[in-house]
Amino acid sequence: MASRAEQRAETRRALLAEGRRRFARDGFHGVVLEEVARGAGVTKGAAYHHFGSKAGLFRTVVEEAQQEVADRVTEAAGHHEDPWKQLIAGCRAYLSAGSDPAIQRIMLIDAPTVLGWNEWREMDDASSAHHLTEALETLVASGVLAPQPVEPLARLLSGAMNEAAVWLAESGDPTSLEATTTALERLIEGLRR
Amino acid sequence: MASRAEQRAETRRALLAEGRRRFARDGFHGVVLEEVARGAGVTKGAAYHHFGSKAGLFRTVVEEAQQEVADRVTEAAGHHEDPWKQLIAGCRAYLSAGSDPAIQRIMLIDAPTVLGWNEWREMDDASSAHHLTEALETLVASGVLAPQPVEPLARLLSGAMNEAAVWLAESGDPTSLEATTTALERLIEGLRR
DNA sequence: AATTTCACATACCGTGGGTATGCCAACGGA
DNA sequence: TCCGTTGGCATACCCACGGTATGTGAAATT
Repeated sequence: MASRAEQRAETRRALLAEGRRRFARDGFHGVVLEEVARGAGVTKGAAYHHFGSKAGLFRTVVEEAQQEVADRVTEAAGHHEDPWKQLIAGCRAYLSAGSDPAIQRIMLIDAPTVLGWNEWREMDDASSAHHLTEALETLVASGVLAPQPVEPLARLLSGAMNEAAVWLAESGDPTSLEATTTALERLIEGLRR
Repeated sequence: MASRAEQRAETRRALLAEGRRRFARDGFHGVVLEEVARGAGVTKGAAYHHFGSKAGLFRTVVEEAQQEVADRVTEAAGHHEDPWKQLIAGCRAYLSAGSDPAIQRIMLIDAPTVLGWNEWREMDDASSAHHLTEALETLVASGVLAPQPVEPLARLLSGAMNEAAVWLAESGDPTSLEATTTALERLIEGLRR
């Protein structure tokens, strides 16, 4: 038989995977925890043992998803040296990642209500929004952007991209991604001096 | 005794008022429909008779709130003749209205999850977002803004303002409203040619 | 080999949204 | 003014589902 640690890890993995699939498909309140457990080959007891509550499982799924998005953004930005190009590439990657229906249903629609807006914001800050602020600060420091408070601007841009991501996923039109990216770049471009 | 139509209208009014108070304070899922009814001086039966479901009551509350916000935006824009000033004034009014905690909890946090993002978007379009698109089209037509697809831009700005509104209400800092408005104006200003 | 630990399974409870039905006062025609 | 009808609710009930308390057996520890 497998060791206990292995078994535990495997159960946790299975619960997270099945939870993610269902949360993405049916939304938090459309998901029945017992069915998630059955899909993972265990019972509710296992889920409560690992995550404490339905919201606890959901929180972990959100953390995973946010981490993936942050990775994609960082990776895209890493392909460039110029901070300006890094910003644009990062925004592109964020929009592209967010237009995955699974990602956006979980991260952008349900998460704020289920976890509370404050906790959601902290998690968002800790992953991708933080990078955005940093990028903007670099650009202000190097004089590419006019001196200005960065925080409000970062929140505006973050909100713009979040909403755009949901809109893209919902519209389904693949050409919209280009149009939205272009509009976003135009917006940021306007800040240059 | 009051006529049936009057009584009906009064019950409906009371349910909506109490529902709005509670939805704003406790969030959709924190609200118990029976308590809403009790607060309105009736029972659950009345609520189901009028609105069909808890979500139905919530939907009507959202419609009311959106209408109020739209009115405030239209009123603010009406004080100006210049389309550009109208846009700025409208955005200001929207941010200001959205920073009311009751408005934003209902309209911006719970509504997308409870009603579904698509329905929420349609309602938003029908009220305030529609005005934004119109204003932008006017500005493009008159040459103040560079020719460009207006729809993606409107969604970006709409999302930016929605997130900013929640952020403002949550932060509680009154000077943030100024900072955010300034940042937003700078963003739009950058689109001028 | 005995004991402890712990990762789950099982059985159960309470809350709350939704529904089916009953009641009684307002309406509307004769 | 009587009487049937309508409809705006109240009452009683159902049951899905999140959460909890407790049991169990195999792995880990001694």
